[in-house]
Amino acid sequence: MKLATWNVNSLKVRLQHLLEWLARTQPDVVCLQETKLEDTGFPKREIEAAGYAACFHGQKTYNGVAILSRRGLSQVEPGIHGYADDHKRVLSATVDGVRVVCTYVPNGQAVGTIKYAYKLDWFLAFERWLAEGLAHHPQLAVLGDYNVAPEERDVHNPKRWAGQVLFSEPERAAFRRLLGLGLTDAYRLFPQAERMFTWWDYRLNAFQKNMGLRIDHILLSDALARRCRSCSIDLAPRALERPSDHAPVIAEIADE
DNA sequence: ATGGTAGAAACTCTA
Repeated sequence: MKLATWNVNSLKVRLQHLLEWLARTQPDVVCLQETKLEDTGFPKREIEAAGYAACFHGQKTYNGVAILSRRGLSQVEPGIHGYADDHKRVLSATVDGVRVVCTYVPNGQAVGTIKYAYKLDWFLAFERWLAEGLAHHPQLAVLGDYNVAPEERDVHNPKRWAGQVLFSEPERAAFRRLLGLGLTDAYRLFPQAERMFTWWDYRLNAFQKNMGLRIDHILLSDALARRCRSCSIDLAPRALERPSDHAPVIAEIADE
């Protein structure tokens, strides 16, 4: 089973990129973030014509998540149980016995702001809820835009980014607590090239200069990590005209 | 040195 995550930064704008990428890459499950679409405006017809069932949890202008699957979808659940949040950031569904969680972690804006405090509070709720999720679903995959670069090698210039939002120590500690629940960063299961990232600012030609951060991740429970055969970042969509500022991440899980 | 771009929506906020 091929699992993928991609922050598309507006599904309306990126629909053609997505459809072409689905046809070329042939993933089984895709988690999308920043769809920026209300559910009534979701391009269900186009996605279904490409061979994918879809569930979605969106809102106007900001946030919005969706899960696409060509192996069916069941037990769809929006949000973090017990955590009231106006932002549509989490969606879960089961595909072939795998519990898939699609997440769009708050950006946090800047250290010390209200949005940063919300990010850390949100992480606490997410962590608590994932601990329960792991207890109920041994085969759990948590894919999305975490808005955290875990390590220095995940940042193009760790000195400049030290203490900044997306790389501050409290955010990295929150990310490590997720790993502490029994989740594994699929990307680090395998040898990877140096200076590989998933997000590059639109400004200052950041992508051309590879001034990026690795903030999009696929976390796998032990049972799934054992079956994981590869994990890679697909840089091609980021190089297209009018791209998302994020690249997709793909993990292959061996069928049982 | 505090820019710069992109998206959505509506002359600003978020990333």
